[in-house]
Amino acid sequence: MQDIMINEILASDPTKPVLIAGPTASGKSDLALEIATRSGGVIVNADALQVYENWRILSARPSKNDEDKAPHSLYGHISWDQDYSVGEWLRDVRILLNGDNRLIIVGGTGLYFTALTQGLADIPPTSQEIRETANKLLAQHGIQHLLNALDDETRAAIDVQNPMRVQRAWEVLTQTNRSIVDWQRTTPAPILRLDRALPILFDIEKDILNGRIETRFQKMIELGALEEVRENYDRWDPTLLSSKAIGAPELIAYLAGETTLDDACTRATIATRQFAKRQRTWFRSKMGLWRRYSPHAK
RNA sequence: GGCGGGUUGGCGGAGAGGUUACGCACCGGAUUGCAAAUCCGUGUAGACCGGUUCGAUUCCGGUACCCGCCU
Repeated sequence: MQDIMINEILASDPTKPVLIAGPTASGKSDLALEIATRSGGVIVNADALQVYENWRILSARPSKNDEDKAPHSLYGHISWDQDYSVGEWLRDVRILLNGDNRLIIVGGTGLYFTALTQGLADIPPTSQEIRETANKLLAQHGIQHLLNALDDETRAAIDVQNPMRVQRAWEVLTQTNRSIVDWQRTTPAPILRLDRALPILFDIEKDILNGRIETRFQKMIELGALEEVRENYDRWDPTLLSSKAIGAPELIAYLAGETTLDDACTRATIATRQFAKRQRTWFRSKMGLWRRYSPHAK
């Protein structure tokens, strides 16, 4: 099964980028590496946290050894205190797409793949000032306050109970004077149409995946996750995107003496499992046309 | 052996004679720019047996188990 799939990919039209999506701990990076080493191409990261330079172990980024075997892109290229988002990722990928190498895009961030193959509204990035104002307004006056500033159409279109969604709508309107739904209505064509790519979705039985997740965090600890987190201890800022890496807040809490290592591991494992569930939900609902790949099936 | 307290959904943990406590986990879902984020939804649980009552998880009695104190 596995070999058939790989052979098919190796024999496929080399102008088509290979897309590999899948939940954490599914082994998708291994597949990407195998394809890259056997047929060439550059492996491109499609994971929101593997872009961070400071979390090689925690974000399960390819090892230096792996990186020597094939060219890798968009891994660890963002520093710990920088913002990053789908928009920037898309800009990064567009540049690579225009290059000569075949792209093997791998990752677990469903939003990235959806934006890549279905398009993303061309909204200018939110300025730092507006972001901070929004944060402040939300914290001080609550979600309703931001909601009141929106137009009816937007209010009807977004999840008004979700502060993130409401804040985003508010930020877009405030910054561009145009509602987010209006922007979305004029979403440009995707950078890469699905039929111009080879989209593969790792489809792993829940119990099997949970079994792998169960041992995953312990392995990270053995690889030195604790040291990695310790290096970030003094500059720790929980509001940064990079601080959202699963395991980071948990291990920071342990280093701060707020909990035991055992408890930190348990909570990180739970968070990983929950994350995988959300990924599955995304894949199920938005990636129906992707070719399923079940390497662990018996 | 005696006296007292306790026994609530997977776990933690409340109140009330007749509405869903709640939190966590689990499961399902949403999600076009912080997405490893954020949010939404789902639980006939009340140790067991009997009684009182129109109605008991809530009152009464007994049984079992647990925890104290006493002999």
